[in-house]
Amino acid sequence: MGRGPTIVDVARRAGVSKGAVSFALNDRPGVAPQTRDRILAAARDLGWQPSTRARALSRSRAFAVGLVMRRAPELLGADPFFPQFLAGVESVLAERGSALVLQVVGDDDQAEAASYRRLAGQGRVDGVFLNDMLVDDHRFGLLAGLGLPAVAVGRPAGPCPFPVVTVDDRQGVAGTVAHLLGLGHRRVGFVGGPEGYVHSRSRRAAWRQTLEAAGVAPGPELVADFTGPGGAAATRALLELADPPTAIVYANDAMAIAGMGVAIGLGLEVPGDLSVAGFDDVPLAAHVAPPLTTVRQDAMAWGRAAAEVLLAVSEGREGRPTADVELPPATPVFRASTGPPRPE
Amino acid sequence: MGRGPTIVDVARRAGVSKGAVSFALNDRPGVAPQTRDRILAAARDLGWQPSTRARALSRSRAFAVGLVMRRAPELLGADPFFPQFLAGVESVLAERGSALVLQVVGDDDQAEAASYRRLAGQGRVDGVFLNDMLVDDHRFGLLAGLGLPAVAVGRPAGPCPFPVVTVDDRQGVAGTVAHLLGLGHRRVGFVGGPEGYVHSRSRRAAWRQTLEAAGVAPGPELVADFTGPGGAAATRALLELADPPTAIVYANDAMAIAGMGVAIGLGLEVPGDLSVAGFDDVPLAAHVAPPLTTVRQDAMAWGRAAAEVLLAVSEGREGRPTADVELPPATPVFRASTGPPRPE
DNA sequence: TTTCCATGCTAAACCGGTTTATGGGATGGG
DNA sequence: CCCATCCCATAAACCGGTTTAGCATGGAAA
Repeated sequence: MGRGPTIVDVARRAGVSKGAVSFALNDRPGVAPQTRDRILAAARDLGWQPSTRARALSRSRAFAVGLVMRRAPELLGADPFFPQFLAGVESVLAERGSALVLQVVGDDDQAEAASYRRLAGQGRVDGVFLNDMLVDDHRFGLLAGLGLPAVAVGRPAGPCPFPVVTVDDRQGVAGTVAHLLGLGHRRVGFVGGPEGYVHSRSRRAAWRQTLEAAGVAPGPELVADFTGPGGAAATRALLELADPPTAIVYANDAMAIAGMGVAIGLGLEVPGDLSVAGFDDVPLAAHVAPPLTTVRQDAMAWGRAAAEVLLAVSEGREGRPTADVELPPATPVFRASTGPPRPE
Repeated sequence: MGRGPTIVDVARRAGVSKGAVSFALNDRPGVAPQTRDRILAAARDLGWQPSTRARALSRSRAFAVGLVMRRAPELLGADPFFPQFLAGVESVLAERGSALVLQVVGDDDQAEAASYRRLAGQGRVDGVFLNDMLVDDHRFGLLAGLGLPAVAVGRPAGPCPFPVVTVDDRQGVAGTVAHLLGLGHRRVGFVGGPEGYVHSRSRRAAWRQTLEAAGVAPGPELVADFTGPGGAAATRALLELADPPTAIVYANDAMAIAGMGVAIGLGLEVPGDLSVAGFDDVPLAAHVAPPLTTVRQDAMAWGRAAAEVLLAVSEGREGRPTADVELPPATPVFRASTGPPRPE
């Protein structure tokens, strides 16, 4: 089984006790420089790496953090945020010696709660990321009860017992809407995400407020589910209205691209007959026809920041609360899917 | 720190030794049914879950498996395979009490090797998934040397020391090409992935062989990089040829959708002037305009099967080799992006 | 009755690190 | 010259499970 060398082998080779090896490795005072070098050399020679299993037990730390993805599997594939966020997280964890434990659960309260309970109860992780913030987030209470440190990825709707790492998505949407207004649009519709999500709310609010601030009545709006089929259905419904919008802002790119597909399928021209804007800047957004106007956020940077904060809070002294982090806001990216409306 | 109850608390409450608790929990013989019930009741009352940290140390097992994603971060986001595969993996791991440790490294040999060395050396995982099989895969030797069990996700090019879980992607591509031939195409081009990948090769071989078997000369082909920009550039190049293809088969959907965008941007009609086919059936494929003909593979099933095999090989007796698994082949999905060529 | 064995449980060793209590040798001050 | 201090290093306890060796007990076989 564990065929690798252990700390005892290193100690023997360096002619010291295993305690000394431990001290040298974690460079604590109380080891003569010369001895320390000898120990490190022995460790290098043997190719020894301390067993995370043993360290985890004796230090009462997991040296790992968790991410529970609650998402229907088919939705997972469409979301570009997730993998990029992970990449950012990993870049920080790797250099700090922590690992990422990933759980994927379906869209199910029970399964999600059980997942957190396992992670905490079995001591698998030192903390967790809370993504996809909900308007009334039941996870806060659960995690607080479990005593599991966490970081909120995104602005919580209410008071939150954990540090928060946010990116303002409203400015991006506002910029897009302002752009459409500047092009001359006066009927700007909106296709949002499910009401339960905080980011669904904030993107919709940004759309509405920008229009109202400009003295333009908000166009028709619908709630969809962030998926292609959902966006397509919503688009069809909006275009069938007696007074259809000349532009539609979507809460994500998947719905926007599908919506564009519907419009084109109906023989409309984009952006001639309908301007379309998304959110996320998925890798394909720049390459569909026409290229999609959208909003870009730096998911990797978000992941890095969240990981920093989570490590701090899970290692840190209980007393000193970790400060929240506000990252640069998401910015609009204007492409050919938005243009002036056809003069009536 | 570890504020939860321990096995000693359970033992005390049930009035037995901690050995007895361990026996009862892992239902081993040698515990009277009545005693067993008493122990389990005590555990339930206290809400005790055995510490994975302690179990990992004493059993010399990590109760976790690893997945090292070697991928440029921006490419990660575009790949629908990855999250769906993860969902499948997780569904199996969760019920077997294992966790998934995810590492993300850039496209860098050194970083990748270091990642595997850490996972193995620190005893973080009991085995790893090997995805994106390479034509000459240096990971085989590395992992064999580390003594780390593994499962190959996809058909290796040469002899492989690990069990293999495959999905035949050639039939899907062959079906697509046959479909194009049936529609009357005689100049069918191909945009492939980097040569190093086995699946790049096999998809290209399927394209070529299907054409040759039908007595049609393979159309022009190019190597791209699986990204949207790469696919767009290759498409532009193919369309600028003196005798451009009437149909292009792409090795994935990202390149196909971007290629379609280029064609439409040039004023061509799809499929009138150019038929386009992809591979993967990303969630958006059905919703772009026109909907994309592609090849679907069941990534979740693949993940499930790979996880089953990996757990078997990492738990299993050394002697008995685990059998390879061949999943149902990928199947073509015909949509509106392919149609008869314009008569000359 | 004695022998034998199966059953049910306990005590203790063990996994491989970390950490605390302790000991020994050199140093320095009085 | 002796004792108080450091400085280094060691032995042993500890983290929380698993596993082995061994000890009662009771019933069946001889």
